[in-house]
Amino acid sequence: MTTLGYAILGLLAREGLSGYDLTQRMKGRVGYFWSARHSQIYPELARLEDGGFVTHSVVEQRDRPDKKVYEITDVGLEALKDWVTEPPPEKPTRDELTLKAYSVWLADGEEAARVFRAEGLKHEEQLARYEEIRSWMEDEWREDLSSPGSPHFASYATLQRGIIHERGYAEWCRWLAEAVGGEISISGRGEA
Amino acid sequence: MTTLGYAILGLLAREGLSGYDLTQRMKGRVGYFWSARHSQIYPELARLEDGGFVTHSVVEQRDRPDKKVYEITDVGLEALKDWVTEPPPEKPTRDELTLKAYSVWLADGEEAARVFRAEGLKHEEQLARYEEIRSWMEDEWREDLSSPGSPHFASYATLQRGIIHERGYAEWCRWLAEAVGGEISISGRGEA
DNA sequence: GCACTATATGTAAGTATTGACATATGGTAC
DNA sequence: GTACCATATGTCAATACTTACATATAGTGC
Repeated sequence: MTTLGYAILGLLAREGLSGYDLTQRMKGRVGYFWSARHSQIYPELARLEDGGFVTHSVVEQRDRPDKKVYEITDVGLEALKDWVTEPPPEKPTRDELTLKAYSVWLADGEEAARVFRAEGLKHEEQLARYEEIRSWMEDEWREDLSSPGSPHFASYATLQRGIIHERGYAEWCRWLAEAVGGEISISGRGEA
Repeated sequence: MTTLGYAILGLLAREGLSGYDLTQRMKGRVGYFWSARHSQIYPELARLEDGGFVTHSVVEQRDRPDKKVYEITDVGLEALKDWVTEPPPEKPTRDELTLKAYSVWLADGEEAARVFRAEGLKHEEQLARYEEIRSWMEDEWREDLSSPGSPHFASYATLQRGIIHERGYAEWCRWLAEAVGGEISISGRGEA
């Protein structure tokens, strides 16, 4: 079973979904840290069904093309549950921006500062979006958030990871931009 | 040019290295966030040489097999410099542990807590190693660390990213382990 | 009617990465 | 001497993922 397979099972364990639905949820990697295109999802669904982890039924629709709604099976649920508590294999972190930082000594300071400031801003914006969702969850799901057996708790946990990630990334970008470029370019301030 | 190509150029911009040397540096992803096996590095070096970004000379050795030492060319240096200040393409973050967290509601709390505590510990250990290196850098490279034009500064910057990453990751693991399992299992303490 | 969009499902070719296979030199331990 | 390890350089098959190609339904705007 591939990691993508477990990602799909993780979504189907909560609700029945079509390949198209799964694709939408995997796009923005909202709430959880995996993503895939539809060209990877459809073949994977076929493999999952082959292995008996999911089943599908065709749902006819009036104003849209028919769809296949996939549901997780008991076998799938069991496999997913077991996978959760298996220690994950070490996979190398690859981060292109950090790799750029490794060669930043070659670049013009101002130009580099612009890049890292811009990236930092993106992460701050993502952080703000995540924090808004967190507030919403804390209002709407209050009781669930102290119940580790609830899917809402698990969604909150992955969001929490996202928040910590974005906060740290933004912090580093700001620090580095400051170190290589100094001066934030606001017209009317700074030298030259 | 691939990202791996720039990773290699980033190392060669600092010193001439053999394919074997590059492999060693790419293994532990020490100090910077990329990794590759020798089976990917050797063909990439050939492509880089084809494109005129690097050259190699054979160095004969007494007690070891001969080696090819690669050096970056002016063309390579220019390409690397330009790449540093190009905004990086958005690549989706894929994190298997966070994906597991998304389905943690299905698992036994104690079992899950063990997994996340163990992962948290790994990140704390990595953090400790990074912090030791940082201390060493701050002692040895004092002046360089305020010069963005120095390669030492760039190494320090990537290490700084590593520290922030590990700190945040460890924090999240501890939080989640606590939330799903409570109780740290020290014999003589806790219920059951 | 025509262009465009969202929904819906697929396939195929190419790139990136991993894991296994393959070979050679020269040192150390037994 | 032979087994094993570090050094050193490669290839190849398989997997994971992306990008592009391909098709169909039905609604909206012009």
